[in-house]
Amino acid sequence: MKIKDTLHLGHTNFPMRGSLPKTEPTREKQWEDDHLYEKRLDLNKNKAHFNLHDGPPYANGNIHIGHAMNKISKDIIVRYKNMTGYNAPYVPGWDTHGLPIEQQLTKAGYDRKSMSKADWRRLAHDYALKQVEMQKRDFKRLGVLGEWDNPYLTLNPEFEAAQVRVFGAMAGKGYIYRGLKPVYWSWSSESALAEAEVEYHDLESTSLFYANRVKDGKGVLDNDTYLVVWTTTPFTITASRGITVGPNFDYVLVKPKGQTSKYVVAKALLEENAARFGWKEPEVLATYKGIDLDKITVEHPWDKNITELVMNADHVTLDSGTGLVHTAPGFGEDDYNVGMKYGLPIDMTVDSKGYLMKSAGSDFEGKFYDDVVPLVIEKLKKAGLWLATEKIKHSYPFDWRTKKPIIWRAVPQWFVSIEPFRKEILDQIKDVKFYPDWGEVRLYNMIKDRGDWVISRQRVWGVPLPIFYAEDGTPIVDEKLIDHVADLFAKHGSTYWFEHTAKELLPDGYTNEHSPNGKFTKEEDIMDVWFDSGSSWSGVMQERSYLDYPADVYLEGADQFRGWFNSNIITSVAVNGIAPYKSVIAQGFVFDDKGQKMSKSLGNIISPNDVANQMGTEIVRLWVMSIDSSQDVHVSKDILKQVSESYRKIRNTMRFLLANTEDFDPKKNSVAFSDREPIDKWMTADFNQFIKDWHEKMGRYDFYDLFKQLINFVSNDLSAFYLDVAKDIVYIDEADSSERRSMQTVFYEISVKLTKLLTPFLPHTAEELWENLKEPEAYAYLSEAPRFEKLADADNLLKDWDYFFKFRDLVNKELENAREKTLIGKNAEAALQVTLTEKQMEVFDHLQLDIRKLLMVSQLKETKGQETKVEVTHASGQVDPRDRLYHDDIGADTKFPMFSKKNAEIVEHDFPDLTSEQLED
RNA sequence: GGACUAUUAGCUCAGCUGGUUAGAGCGCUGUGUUGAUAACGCAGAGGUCCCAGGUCCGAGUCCUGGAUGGUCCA
Repeated sequence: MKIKDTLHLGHTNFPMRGSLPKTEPTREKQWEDDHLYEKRLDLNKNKAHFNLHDGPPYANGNIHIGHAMNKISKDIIVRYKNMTGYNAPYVPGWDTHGLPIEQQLTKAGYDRKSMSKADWRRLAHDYALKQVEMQKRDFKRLGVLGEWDNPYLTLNPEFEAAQVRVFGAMAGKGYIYRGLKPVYWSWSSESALAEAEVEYHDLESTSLFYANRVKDGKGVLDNDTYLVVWTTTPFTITASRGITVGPNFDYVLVKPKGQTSKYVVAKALLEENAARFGWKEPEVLATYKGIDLDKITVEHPWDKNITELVMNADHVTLDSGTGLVHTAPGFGEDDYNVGMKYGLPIDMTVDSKGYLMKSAGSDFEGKFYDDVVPLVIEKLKKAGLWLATEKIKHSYPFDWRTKKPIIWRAVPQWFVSIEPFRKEILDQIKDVKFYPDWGEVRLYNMIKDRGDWVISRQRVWGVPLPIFYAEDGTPIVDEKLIDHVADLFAKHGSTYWFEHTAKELLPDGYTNEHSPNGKFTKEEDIMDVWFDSGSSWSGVMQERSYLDYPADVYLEGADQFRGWFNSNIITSVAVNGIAPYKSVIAQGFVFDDKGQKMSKSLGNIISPNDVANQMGTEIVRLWVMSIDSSQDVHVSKDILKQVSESYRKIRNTMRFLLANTEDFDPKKNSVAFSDREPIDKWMTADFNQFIKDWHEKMGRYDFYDLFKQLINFVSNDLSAFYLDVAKDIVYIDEADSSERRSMQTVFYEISVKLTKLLTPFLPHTAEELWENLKEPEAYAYLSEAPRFEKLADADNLLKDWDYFFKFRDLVNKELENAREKTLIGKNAEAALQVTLTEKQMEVFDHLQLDIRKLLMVSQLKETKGQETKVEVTHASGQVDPRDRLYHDDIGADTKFPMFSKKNAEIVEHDFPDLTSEQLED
């Protein structure tokens, strides 16, 4: 038998390295097979509810690190709540309608025009479900627990029905109205396009400069004055209803030599325009600011019945043209915005195929928009208003599929008017708790400033707008009818709308005064997907009996102030007058370590599932814990490497605790707090404080603060001090000595409690630890988180110990000096002569500290003095091969002459039959 | 251009109501151990606190302006 074997070195099956990529999936499967999620909730049946409502990711594409951060953060919170006295279900969701899915179908070679809307929707439906399955698999691989078998999908009939009812309720309150708004319009495919379906190419266009005769100069300009404008889209002059100027720009009133007319152009552009128009020596008669010209009116170039209004807006530039822009609110976004502000009508003069309509005037009716340039010029010349024609080459939007140019064109759209309940929303925002707190200001300002919500989309894959039209074209927006449609959707899904006629969708025997012949049509547009997810408080939280409305918390990226946080509170306040959430957590975005966006071309993409398969999901999770996610965060291979170092530190420290409680039976060997050794009392109190801080920080969702606390605790309190000192007791002492059991009690307590605290963050590792503990629950996750305990005099205890730690720093420095002088190697070779102040003496005595042991030196003498001093010499005597300390009494025991007296006694006690001859080095 | 936000050691982060030589962990360097060993201990070197003004006896911390980055709008 070796001397080493007389020690209690401890063993554990918990390996130093986790082989995480291999073991994690097995564990996840086990959780699923064992219904761990359900079991936990079952334990919490009668507890207070805590609802984190999942914001639905879009069901398209692989998950990225941002998704991982989001889902892991949620899982941490949900798991934590479930372990601290709450019933916290987690229902994951997906956003499954919308344009990107339609685009994917197109990319895959399907042609929307060659099939019915219903068939197209079936393809989209199947595609979405496949994406959901893929993403679900990847989310589960992150260790996230939830109701994966029964997630919420915005395409589910019950969700669609709830959404339609939300719409109905808003309609019932009169918040839904129809208006015109310009969109990208492709005449070649006869449809509206989204930004993503537009590509830009160079195009040569004809630009025109012409004059507008002043009608009412408001005392600033007289009737013989002309405002000079330019346009690159001559056909839109048919719908011109105003002229926009820049409020702070200087405009000059000029009279060219030999002319009686006066013209207004931007001062900065006078020279180039004078040259362009052939004006000779233009005389400047006056200068105005744009704002001075506000609300002056001019005549339409050829339609005397139309008066145009001069308006001010910031989109006007002095790059080119005249500084005055002809404005047709139906033909451009800027035009629309300024037109709305000034209350202009939105007149449309072009049909869906790009041909001018009767509203453009009889001369134009039936002509293709791009063919009317000569006619426009002719009319301008006839009116004496034409000034110049130029060809310009510019970047112009094209239909990505037909490769034909597109135009802006106002089409009928459905809107939610915000104004009637804006104040109510703002009041509700004040009652929501935001993390971080500036979220409140941000959401508040957004709601305060936002315009009405355009909810129609000229698309196919979405929830239909449940609106009918009577024979005379009157839209029928009726809550009762909408509820009827909702019932149909609940039963058949919303594709039903496209498979049936208006008549079939209406209740039997429905009549309307606007349809004397009983004929009806239905709206073909669908709802904005933000209305889908924006109704989730109803479609999920209200729909499912075990969830609550309003939810306790929403957690998403800060972009959702414009998105989901926004749409949810609008619909919720509109219908019920309350915010759908009590608190909101906003997170930043993920960039690489240089602050750059992740992109394929930069090669800096960190895919969560790659990391999971190479390093382990635990590393991703610990990364999430380590970052301040309330701001933008960074991730890279190097950062993850650093995180995995931290992981190893945590893992190894826990492993040490497990190994050294191998022979400890918590039921039989536990030592009560009051009976513990001084150092163990300190450790107990210190860890108890750790638990208190932990819960406080969790309450603020400060994960990164917890991470620091954890690493500091593990590195400093445990590894560098307590466990280091502990070795001389746990290894050396008699197996059942009270000192050793006292320490093991603390070891075991920390292993159990720290494992529990880690479970929300590192669930795989926690469960692996749990298998090596002696606790009754089958899973760490089925246990309850530890609580702060009242310990007698703990605060003073911790304060007093600070005297020792300061003293220890000093000793460590002196020992290091001695080491450098090769006076000693390890601490055990040292003997210390220390001078302590009276205060130190008093505190150390009071705490009953064995300073020699705590400093791990062989010998120590202390004297009292004015100031603290430490002197290091080499220890005297010989080394005891068992505890490796120097002793002056080696050989004192005749039975084991190689040992000191103390070690000989221990061996005799623990191994009564052993003789010295049986021992070897 | 607007709303909100960030910028402290190589990395991840602390620095409360302004007050002595700006901190932690990791990493790095050196070193000790070899009974936590692809582990553990000890020590050390790293910072013009984004820049420029200002207030103050005194500013990383307050004010003003600017630079750079981010999200969402326009």
